[in-house]
Amino acid sequence: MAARQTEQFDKLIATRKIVKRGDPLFRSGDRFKSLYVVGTGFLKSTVASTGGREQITGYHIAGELFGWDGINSGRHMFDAVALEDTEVLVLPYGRLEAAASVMPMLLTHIHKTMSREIVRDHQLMLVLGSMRAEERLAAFLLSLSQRFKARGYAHNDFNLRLSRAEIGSFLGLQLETVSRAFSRFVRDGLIEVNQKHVRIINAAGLRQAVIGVPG
Amino acid sequence: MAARQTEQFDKLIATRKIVKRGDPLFRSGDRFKSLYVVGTGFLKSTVASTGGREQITGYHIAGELFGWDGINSGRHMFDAVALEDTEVLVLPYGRLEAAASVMPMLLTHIHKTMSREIVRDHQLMLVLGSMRAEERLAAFLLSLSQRFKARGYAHNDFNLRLSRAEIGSFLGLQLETVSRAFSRFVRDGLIEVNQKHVRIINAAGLRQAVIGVPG
DNA sequence: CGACGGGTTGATCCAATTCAATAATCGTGG
DNA sequence: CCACGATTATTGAATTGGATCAACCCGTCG
Repeated sequence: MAARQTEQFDKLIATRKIVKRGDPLFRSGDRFKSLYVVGTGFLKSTVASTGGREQITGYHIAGELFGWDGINSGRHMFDAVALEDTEVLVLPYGRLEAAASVMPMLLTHIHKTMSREIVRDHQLMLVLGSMRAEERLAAFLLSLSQRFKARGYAHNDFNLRLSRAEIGSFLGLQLETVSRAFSRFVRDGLIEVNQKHVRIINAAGLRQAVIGVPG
Repeated sequence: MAARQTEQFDKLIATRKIVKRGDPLFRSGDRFKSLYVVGTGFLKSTVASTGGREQITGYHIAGELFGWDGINSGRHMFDAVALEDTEVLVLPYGRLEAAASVMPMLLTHIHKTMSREIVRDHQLMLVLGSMRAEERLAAFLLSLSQRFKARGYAHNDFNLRLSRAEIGSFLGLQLETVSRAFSRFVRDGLIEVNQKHVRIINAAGLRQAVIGVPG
């Protein structure tokens, strides 16, 4: 399935683009022209607010399609920043829309992808709005694991590519709180941690640490 | 503009549906068949989690299009509940997709609406992830006001149709905290409150209470 | 009229933030 | 390749914002 879709997308790719670790792919306010598929690497999306606050609102791993935020106003509303050297495939939006008109399957696929993003966002709201610190971290680890799995990567032994501060920003916590939650999970034998490398030892235990994650 | 679009949508409407205050339009797990436009009334979307937690993830006022959450999996992922007696226009999704293929403007419109939803969701994440209680409430009031304005309703004198508990659920706060924040704003002369009726007196002051809302 | 749901306000408590000190790791240039 | 400065992570102690527990008010509806 993934292969078929990739094949279809291939025809729509204008260019590939390399983004170096730490560099932005696009910034809030940039003119919106394209959607992107992550080829290799890892990116984060952030919303900034006047007042210096910043919230990480999502991350994008290899194979994922993103960049919807600019369609409405014609300008991007978030920043997308590479967390490691990353290659993205550029899909010019105009070309995509034109193609979608004659390829119903492609249209459906795009809608499904946007729909999935919306569902994921709402699940994150549940995390942000109603969970305590350890529950949030457990939910985050499980969801990350899921997404790696869905894309065919190792799912209980992986590299967070986010710093503690970034995880904190994503989960609405301070970095110290994130660090303490990690320590607790290690102490309880749920995970092993070595800096950014995490191995999930007891997934059931993690799940239990999140009374309330849907699915 | 709104008129033109409404006209286009009219052809796609299968039925109208009345939902009584407190009743669900759809529930998580229901088979996804249609998108909806709010005719008159007001609805909320909620995500529930095993463990009895519930988070309000959005609300929908007259004129707004919603229901994307089911496209991906074919089943709705949230509950949509009427907060007052509500009439919704039912747009069967299959028909919509077919029509969109031959009407590029309609397709663009749909994408823009989904895009706007995603942007709004991310802004709510910023609220949930980084603001303190009073900032959250101020941001909520301003955003509600904006949306009423965008739809042509009075925007500094309106009825919240949400209870304090529901506002709390939306903002990740307890109802007591919401109530206290309201009292504070009244004391500071920013708003007048009479139960669910709110009049914004000092919008600039409210905006200042949210150092950090984008826009 | 009494009961009940929704709202306000006060007192106490606790989880997470903040402040602070230390340790581990990374990256860079010599 | 190593050394050194700069990030990044861990852990502890003190503080605080919001949750929780509780009392009370008000309007509405049977």
